[in-house]
Amino acid sequence: MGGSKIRNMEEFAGVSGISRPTVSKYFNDPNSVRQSTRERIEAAIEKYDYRPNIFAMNQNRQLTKNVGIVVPYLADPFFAEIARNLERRCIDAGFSPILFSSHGVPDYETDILDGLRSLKPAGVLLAPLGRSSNRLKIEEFCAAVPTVLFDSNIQGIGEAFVGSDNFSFVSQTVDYLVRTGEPPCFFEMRTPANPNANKRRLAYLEIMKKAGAEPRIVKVEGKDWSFEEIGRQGALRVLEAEGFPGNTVLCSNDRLAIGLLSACYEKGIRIGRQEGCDLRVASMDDHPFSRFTCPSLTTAAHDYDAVANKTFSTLIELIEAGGRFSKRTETLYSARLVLRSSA
Amino acid sequence: MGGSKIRNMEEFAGVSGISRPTVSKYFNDPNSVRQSTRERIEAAIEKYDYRPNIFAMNQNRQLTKNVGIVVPYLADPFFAEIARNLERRCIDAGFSPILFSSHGVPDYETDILDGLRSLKPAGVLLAPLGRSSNRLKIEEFCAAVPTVLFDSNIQGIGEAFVGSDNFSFVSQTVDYLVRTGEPPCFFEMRTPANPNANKRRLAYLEIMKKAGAEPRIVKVEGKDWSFEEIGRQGALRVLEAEGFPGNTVLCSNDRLAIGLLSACYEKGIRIGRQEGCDLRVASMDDHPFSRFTCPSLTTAAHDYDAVANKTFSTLIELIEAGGRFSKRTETLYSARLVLRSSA
DNA sequence: TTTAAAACTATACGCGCGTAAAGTTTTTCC
DNA sequence: GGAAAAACTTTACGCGCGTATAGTTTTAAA
Repeated sequence: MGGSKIRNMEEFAGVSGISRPTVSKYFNDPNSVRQSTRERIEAAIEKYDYRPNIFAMNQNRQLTKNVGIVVPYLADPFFAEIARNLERRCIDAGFSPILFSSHGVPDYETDILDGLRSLKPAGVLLAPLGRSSNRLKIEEFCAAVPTVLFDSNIQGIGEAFVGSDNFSFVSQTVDYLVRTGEPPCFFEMRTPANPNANKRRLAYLEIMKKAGAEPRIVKVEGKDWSFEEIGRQGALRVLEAEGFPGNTVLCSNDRLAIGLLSACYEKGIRIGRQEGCDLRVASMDDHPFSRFTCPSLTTAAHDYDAVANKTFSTLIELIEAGGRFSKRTETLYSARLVLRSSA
Repeated sequence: MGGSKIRNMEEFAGVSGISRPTVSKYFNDPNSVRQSTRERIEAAIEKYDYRPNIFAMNQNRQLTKNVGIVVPYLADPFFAEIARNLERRCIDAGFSPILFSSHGVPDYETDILDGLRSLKPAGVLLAPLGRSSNRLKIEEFCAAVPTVLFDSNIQGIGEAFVGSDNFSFVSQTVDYLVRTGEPPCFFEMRTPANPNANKRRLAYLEIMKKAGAEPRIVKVEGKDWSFEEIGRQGALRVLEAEGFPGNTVLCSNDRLAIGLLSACYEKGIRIGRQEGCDLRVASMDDHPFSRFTCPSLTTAAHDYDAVANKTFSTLIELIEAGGRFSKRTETLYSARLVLRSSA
């Protein structure tokens, strides 16, 4: 409030009574100066509202305090939530998060990575598009910038991966469905964009085999990120033709399920586990909207917090280790079954 | 591909056969140099994969090519979509968009604006939180940085506002409902975070008065951004008590409506305009998920494209005008009625 | 062809800060 | 109290680029 117009660190050092190199040291790490000096500097910051010039700061640092956060599709509330978690953790740890969305387009993804390099980030948290990603470009990027992959794994790329254990998602839902009724068929896209979808299909096949039940996969067309619409159109087509095999459906993810539920409602198919229902529907992800579907969706929940925490702490370790791990690590979190009304 | 390790603009100027000041000029505006020089420079860029250091560039420019995009709540797909539109337009126009979400927290909003100032952005596109925003801080910010407000208007702040004409949203939905059935009651939060909600209530009162019908407002509790949950809990309470007045409900926004529909489903209330239904429900916003509710939601749609286009073009004009307009302008777009099954 | 305007080159300085080196003061610890 | 260690000050240079100036070349117009 009081004073004003501090033009640079030189002037600020003057009014705060501390030498410029020490002030500089403070801004790079407040803990690196004596407590008493820190207090004097912080008092002066308060008084003169001074902030160092970001551009000048970052120009001469080989590594900035920037952290890139890249998600495949921000209009999906699932990723918006994860991004929010990660953002906050970055800020609390003194980093500057910069958020990007690939919007489902591989070219955007590589453009983002290109742009990110010139920001000299201390590290990057990347949830790649998956199948459609330009593997080479991402590999190149990860070789140049300390990167932790999350949500979507790409074998061998990045210093570490943090995500969910797809097998547990499928096993928990299938087990529950079998225990309380019939084994489910599996509802998914023919060419899923996300590698998790493939893992889930394989898990389904394996688990059904173990249970001695015959796996039945219902594939629907569509290959962009409008999953609800794809699920809806696909389900309508199925319902207008032969219908679902059996009375139980496990969807590959909640967004497809939302579309499926919408189609079923339109066609008068009653969903649920109670008496008088035609179909049980379960799914995976615990999408923020899945508790508001009609009926509310039985699903397998990600451990949001654990994934966000681990992703971030792994990046911090990576940065402190100088940007390289001796061995690439993969951390997977199990699903938590969420029982609602749809199955 | 070919060459390599160009360290700075000096070296790049050397290999491209153009003087450094001209190269610098090119990077600040490719059209400011002769066509032939431009081609030579661009050939060299291609060949040596050179990019100027962002930090050094921005340090000495009084104005950068950065554009801040600030939305109140990114986990709301509505804002995610708008942000996506705006982002793309920025990139296509040669700007660097930087996306921020206030996550519904006023303190985050002011923090974001604080941080944004040090990025020396050419301009900012700001959708404020609304009622809960720190008016003073935003005013201060807008006085310092060329800012166009969108979605949520704050009287007198920012150089321009672009948004939707709330009156038309209400009038179109109410007119339709009255024309095809009964006048609706109005379902909203008691203390809505967003100023649009207030405008919609006022519009409802006025339009009902004109129609000679008695306005009936149903208010529900809750004050954060978890609108679906608020709508759901509120509707459950209403249904467990006296029920809705009349057989028609107009929700203040789609997210509340999603919660309401979920509550109705649970309580066995049949929604729709057909024979045998108990309640008609309409809403406003055309939220990306509103076509997948059960039943699909009759709503009033924003003109996404028009709002994004106008918001962005206004900012461009503002920047070209030197950051100030002689008069603050407000542009409002009318709603487009979207008839679905819920009413 | 002449001529002025436009675009370029060469040179130079400054931006705000990181950071190194050498010397000085303060703190810590026995 | 005296030592070393820690933290500080002073001085100085460099980062990569914006940008101003003056002089030269190219282009477009007459």
